Amino acid sequence: MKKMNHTKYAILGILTTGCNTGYAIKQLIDQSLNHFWKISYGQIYPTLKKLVADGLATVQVIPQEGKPDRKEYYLTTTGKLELQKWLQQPISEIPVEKNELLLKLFFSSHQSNASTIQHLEHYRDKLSESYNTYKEIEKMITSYPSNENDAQFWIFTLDYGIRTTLAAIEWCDATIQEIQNKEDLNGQTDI
Amino acid sequence: MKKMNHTKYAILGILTTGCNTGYAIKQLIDQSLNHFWKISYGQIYPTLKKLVADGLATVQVIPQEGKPDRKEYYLTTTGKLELQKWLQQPISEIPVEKNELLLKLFFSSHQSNASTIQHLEHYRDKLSESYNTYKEIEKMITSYPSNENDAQFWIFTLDYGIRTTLAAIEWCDATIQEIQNKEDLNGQTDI
DNA sequence: GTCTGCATGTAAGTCGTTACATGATTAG
DNA sequence: CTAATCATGTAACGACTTACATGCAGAC
Repeated sequence: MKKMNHTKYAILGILTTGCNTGYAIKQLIDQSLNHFWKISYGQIYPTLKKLVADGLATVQVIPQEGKPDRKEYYLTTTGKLELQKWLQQPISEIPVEKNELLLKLFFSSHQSNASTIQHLEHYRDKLSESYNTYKEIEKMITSYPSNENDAQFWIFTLDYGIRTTLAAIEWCDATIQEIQNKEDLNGQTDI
Repeated sequence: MKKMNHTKYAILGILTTGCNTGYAIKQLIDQSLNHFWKISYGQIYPTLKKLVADGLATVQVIPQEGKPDRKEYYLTTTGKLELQKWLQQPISEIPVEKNELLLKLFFSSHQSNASTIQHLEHYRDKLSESYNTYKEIEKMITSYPSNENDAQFWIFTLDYGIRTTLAAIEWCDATIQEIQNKEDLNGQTDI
């Protein structure tokens, strides 16, 4: 079984949204796809080059003063078809994120409860931050509907982040509680 | 900023649970850490070798008939300290999982609603499967408490999976509903 | 004056998977 | 007779990040 490389399609898709340069693609990903997709310039520029080589996109070099030439990329008909073909293919697997907090929690019998709780609290704070960011982005998209067709789907993906993040925050609180309850119980029996 | 490699610590931690061979480590990960950590033999065996080279573990070769020599690994005192040191280090980042479904959803204006809904339903089914698996593992751990100290923390990590998966399932249902509502509305105005 | 934004790109290195090789035993 | 389980390991490849190189414009 061979593994599909979705990065190519991520870029193919973004080229339909009005982001036409490598720099703009990076920006859009960092702003709007941030919670489920990341990418670095080290991938973007070579991939764009390859899209052109494969006939999925064309380049238009726009000379600029004081800056490197701006290269605008546009999908060809083949490129659009390739994107649609990929969109229709079924999703292979639910992703497994490597989660450092859960890994540490898994081995937390080798650590003090105080330390474990600290990790959980720290994690909850980070999740809250993410939650707030999602809410702000959501507000931005709803108030400035640049492209109505896309906007709705963008909100959907954000909503995924919001719901799962909320669930994770609740889990943090519940877990902290349980560890503290156990601690109190041990304290009583020790006396 | 350098990136930490947590795989080493995952193995270090598992060696404290009574899994002493590369094979057993792989099994434990596939069964119990499956929803937040994956690892292949191509990583396990070289890492075990390196642990010994670095003085964090020792090997004991047990000859077997008809099978390759069984190599049992045990943590040294240095190894245990290394694990504890890592446990106390704060978590760097909340992980970002690349999510193929969300990526496709993000670009779903280039696809029929029927196709999008199919993806969502498929995803929901996969999530339900995961949910059931988590519940079964939870039952197993609670009914056969092999190691009470560890068991509690293992349940916590499972609970994380259960809660976030449930939230994701609810999101699937809600999103499918919204797409269908929109579709119905368009249908009416078209007539 | 220094930092951020714009804008491109490459090379080296890390991390991780997949495919292969070996081979006996046991269950279906 | 075939598949799974036990059990080890490596080589090649792929995906991705980080660090580097370049350089102007405008804000503070």
